[in-house]
Amino acid sequence: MSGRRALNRTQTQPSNRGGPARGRRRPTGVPVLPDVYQEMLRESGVGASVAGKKRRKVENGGDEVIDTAWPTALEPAVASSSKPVQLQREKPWEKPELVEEADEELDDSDDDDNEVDWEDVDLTTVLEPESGVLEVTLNSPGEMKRPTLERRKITVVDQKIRLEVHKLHLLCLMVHVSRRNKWCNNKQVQENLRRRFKDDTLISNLNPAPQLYQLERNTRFLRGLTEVKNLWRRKFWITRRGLARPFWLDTVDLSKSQRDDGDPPMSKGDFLDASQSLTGSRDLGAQLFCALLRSLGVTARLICSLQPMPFSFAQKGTTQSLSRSTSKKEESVSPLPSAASRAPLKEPFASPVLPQYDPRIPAAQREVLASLRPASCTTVQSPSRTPHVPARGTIMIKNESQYPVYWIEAWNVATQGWVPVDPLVLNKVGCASRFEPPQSDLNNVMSYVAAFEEEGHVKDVTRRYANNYNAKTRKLRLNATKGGELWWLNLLRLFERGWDLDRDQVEDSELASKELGEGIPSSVADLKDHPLFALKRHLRRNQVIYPERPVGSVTTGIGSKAVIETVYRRQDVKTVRSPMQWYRLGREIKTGEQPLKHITVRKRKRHGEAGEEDDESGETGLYAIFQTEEYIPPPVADGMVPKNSFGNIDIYVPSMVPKGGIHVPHKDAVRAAKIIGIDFAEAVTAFEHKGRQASAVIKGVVIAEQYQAALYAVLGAIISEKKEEDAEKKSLENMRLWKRFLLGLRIRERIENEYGDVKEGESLGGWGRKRQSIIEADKGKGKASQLWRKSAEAEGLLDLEQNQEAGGFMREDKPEVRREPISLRSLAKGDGENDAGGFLPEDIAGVDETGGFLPGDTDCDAGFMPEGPGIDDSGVKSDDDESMLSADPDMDNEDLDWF
DNA sequence: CTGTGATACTATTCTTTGAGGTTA
DNA sequence: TTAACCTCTTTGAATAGTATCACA
Repeated sequence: MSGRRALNRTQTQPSNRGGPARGRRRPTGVPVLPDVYQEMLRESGVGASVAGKKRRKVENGGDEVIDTAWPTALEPAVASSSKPVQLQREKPWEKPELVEEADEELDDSDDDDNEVDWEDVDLTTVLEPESGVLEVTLNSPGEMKRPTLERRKITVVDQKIRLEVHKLHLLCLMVHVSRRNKWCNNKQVQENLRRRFKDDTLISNLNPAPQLYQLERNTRFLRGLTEVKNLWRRKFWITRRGLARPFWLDTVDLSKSQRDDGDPPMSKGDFLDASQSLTGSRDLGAQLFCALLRSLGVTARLICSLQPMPFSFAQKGTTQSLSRSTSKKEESVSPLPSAASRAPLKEPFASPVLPQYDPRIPAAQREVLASLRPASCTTVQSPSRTPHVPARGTIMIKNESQYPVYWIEAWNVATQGWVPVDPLVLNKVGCASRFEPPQSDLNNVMSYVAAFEEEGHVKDVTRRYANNYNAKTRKLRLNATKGGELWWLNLLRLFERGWDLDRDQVEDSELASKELGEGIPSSVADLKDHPLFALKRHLRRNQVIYPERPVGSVTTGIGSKAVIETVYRRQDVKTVRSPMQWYRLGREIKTGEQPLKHITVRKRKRHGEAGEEDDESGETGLYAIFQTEEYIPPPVADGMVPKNSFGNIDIYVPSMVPKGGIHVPHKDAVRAAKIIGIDFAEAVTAFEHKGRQASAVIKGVVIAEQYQAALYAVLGAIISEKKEEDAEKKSLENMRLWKRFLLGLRIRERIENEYGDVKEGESLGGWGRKRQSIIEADKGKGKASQLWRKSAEAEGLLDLEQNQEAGGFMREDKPEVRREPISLRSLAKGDGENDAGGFLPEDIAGVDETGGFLPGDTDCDAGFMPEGPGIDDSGVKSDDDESMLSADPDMDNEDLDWF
């Protein structure tokens, strides 16, 4: 473990980053991300943690991440300042890193901040020997070249990465669509469109007079929508691919690939141009159609079925399955007819030879492309039926999904409902249920459908379009992951209106009822984790169905093994616990309750009973929460606190404090209670497990209420006494170090006087540089000094410094002057329990805000005190070493191996 | 094509009140 | 002499979750 960590850290050092021979366990045969890529990513101005994550995503197939959402989403300003995008477009094939590679780096993502700190301190000499560690895990170049299809090992980190990428991609897509939606409101864009589609009948149909009957208004509105849809279909030319579902790639060699066209990054100006030329991807077509409707007075939403990178590892859509199906298709499908022959148009607009897209890409290339690019270059043909005739005036881009990614919803005032309109792909007005692509459509997966209103607000309308939202669609969404739903809702919150319009409420209830009306799924897989229904077979060990109210049945098994299983309601699935588990939650079983379930538990061999059988098992009854009530502990009587068999008291939850008693969760409360001589019981609040051994976590004591004031008084005295002692101790220690330090300086001075100038950094080993800094700091010049002054000022230590300058250096000279600021400070900071006086190395290890005075303080590059390692072989406590290195509180001892 | 069940593998959960030596 | 502190160790087994494959 430590070895691996050591490697990780080394890899993230700039010196090793991106080297040609990085350790990896799986061959890739692809070049590694160049240094400049990493650096530019880091420079891109995002915070450390964000940057860290982003970098990893990029390494791990980041091409997809960025490309799908960003290029189309970025305005020129953004695009030009966003280096990842630029880079990506320059050399998109240069980073096919493996997931595992990225994993290893993810491990130390938490340490990024600290690494910066470490680099401030000059530790390079210490690091150098470590670079040899790299060689240990290197594979031979030959091995790297060989593409493997061996079974992937999926680690937790892999999964986390996918999940994070999924989220990031979602975020990008949302911002992207949001931006396009904003452009749809552009006056010039709308004017361009309106000019070409201005038609009084049309406009009056789309905005039927309110005095008409509802039916009539509805009819006219729908007629108007159909007309404008048809018009648009005739006039808009699809010349490019639009957004499509992206894929993860794992083992495909990308070095031979080349970029396909696709919806390019687009500026507002380009958007404006497109509103003139009426050409572009079908996505662009839908966006402009939205602008058109808005310009004609219709309340229109831009709808996008977001296509984020999937977070699951399911085979469908992975490279393997893709290339397999691709190659299969490749044989049977002869080169497709050119767009021209396919759409023989006699319209005046007909010029369907598309310079941007050559349908006759060689098969080999196509396969690579299929796995390379998310949307724009997948050449897998959708195996679904092809019911949709290419629009007149539009051209079907080969192998694009038969279902739209973008479309429009128009608000029908007459019926108070949103009407979906897709002019270019489905050619439909209404029929929300027809917008969901079949599961076999590899280029289009419906998981999140977001509706962007004119003002920029967003609604999740997936349930309107997904026909099996609970059974299937949910599982593709963050809803299926832990905490994921919350994340998605949080994201949506950024785009919410903040208050509901009437039409929102109507829509909400419509969506809710659609979800409820979904019915019972017919397959076992769909019933798993279904929010409304449950099967007994999927129950966990600590779950029961109670009461058992069958709501349906499903046939499972095949052929003769078919069995009918009963379907229950999810709300009847209850979590059950043993009496002991309930007790730990502060509840006990009501009298007379019978367990809902029995499970067998293996009884452990207890300590000291060696030789006895340890596989003896017993049955435990489990109870649901409604069978329990709050545990009421026996009250404190006559100042005596009730105790358990261990002589302490269980306080797992606050309600377990007995009546008449009070919990004082302070470490020194025991001592205080003993001093007063009152009865008390130590409070057990949890357990911690070391190996097989569980030991109680004791937090303070429980005493009788009437002694509270007395106890606190004594406690206060103890605390302040302790603080003083601490301060004294720390002060002494500090003095000792100062003395030592000064002694060193004097020796140095003497040597110089007697033997002439000593060259910096030579005869004094590590001392030279530090000493120089110190001298500079002392003089009040130099960067280090400024740094130090700054931190000293922040810590209120300048008084101390002045005292020193006044000559009171040694403790025996002016002990009282030194002591006061230290004590004050440590007292002010202390919180009672683990107060950090902030002067000694051990404090630095644990507390961030400690003052900058001693070795190991990363704020003070000047190295104000003698450095521990290498210099100090006697005086400084030996664990100084460790304290310094452990400036990061999260860093465990394993990290020390790194040094 | 899709769903199912078997299999292989990994991750997570469950457990839930020391002993022995050293130091101050 | 005693109390406080430190170190030692590490244990599976059951369960849950995921991917993959063959097959109906």
